[in-house]
Amino acid sequence: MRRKQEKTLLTEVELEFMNVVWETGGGTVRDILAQLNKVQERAYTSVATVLKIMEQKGFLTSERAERALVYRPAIPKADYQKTTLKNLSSKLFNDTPAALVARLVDDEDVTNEMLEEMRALLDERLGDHGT
Amino acid sequence: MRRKQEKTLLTEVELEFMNVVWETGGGTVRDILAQLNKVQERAYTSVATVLKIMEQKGFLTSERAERALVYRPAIPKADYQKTTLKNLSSKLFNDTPAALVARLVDDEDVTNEMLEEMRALLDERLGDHGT
DNA sequence: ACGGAGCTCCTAAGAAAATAGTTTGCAACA
DNA sequence: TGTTGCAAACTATTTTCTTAGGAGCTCCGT
Repeated sequence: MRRKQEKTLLTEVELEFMNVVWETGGGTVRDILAQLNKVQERAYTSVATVLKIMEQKGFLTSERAERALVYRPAIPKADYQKTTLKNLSSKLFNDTPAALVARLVDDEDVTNEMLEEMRALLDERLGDHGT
Repeated sequence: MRRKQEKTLLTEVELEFMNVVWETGGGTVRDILAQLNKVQERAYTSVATVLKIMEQKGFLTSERAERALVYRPAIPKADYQKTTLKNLSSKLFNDTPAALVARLVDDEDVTNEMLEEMRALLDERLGDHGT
């Protein structure tokens, strides 16, 4: 039996759904289905089922408008990103976020521009670098 | 039916196993079991089963020593870290690694020391910042 | 009032993941 | 040589994930 997931993390498919909800701000099953089907065909009921589960897990809220449920994100994307990074950091980087950055840095696909951007972020948070 | 996993990513339990193998360099089922059981009891056969699967997926190699199989990592941890970060970046950060760093940076639990360390890594890769 | 359209809810089937029991094989030794 | 002990292989069971069908409710048009 699988260990009881603390339900902090989304599954693969849930994440795909959540990305749509975050981007669009949410909507009815039909709205979300329309977005998702741009990438991959799915039955209406499949989407409805997953959304319901996501609500149970606390990732979405729902509210009835007209006849349909309108789903909205229960947590901001930034929060989830943070949770995920923390999880990854603990599971794969020995709770050392710097090790994570180290890996990013030695990826050839990451351009200098991106690296500059990262450094700017750090500078901003740390205060002036040069002095 | 679940979408065919490209088998590039480890499952939760597999990752836990892999971490032991990376740390210790590998060993027999019994060796690995001993390490794992420090955290959580598991049956010998459970561990043996997962290790075999991991070998099939290409994460481990095995070789017979005496009578037992000795498992060793087939890929370095750094490689897997990179793969994982790339995956995370694409799935949750719009393929923008800087966005990922942005999230790291505004985590209160990350100390200034860690941030300095990250900046040092970037400086090293980018060349001198101040001049 | 009735039928269809559209929606949610319930349920289930099938794959993958996770755990572990059973069987088999072999080697050491009494 | 027969038994024991340990290891891998095979098989089984349970849970979770993913997808989807179908029942049933509600509203609208006729």
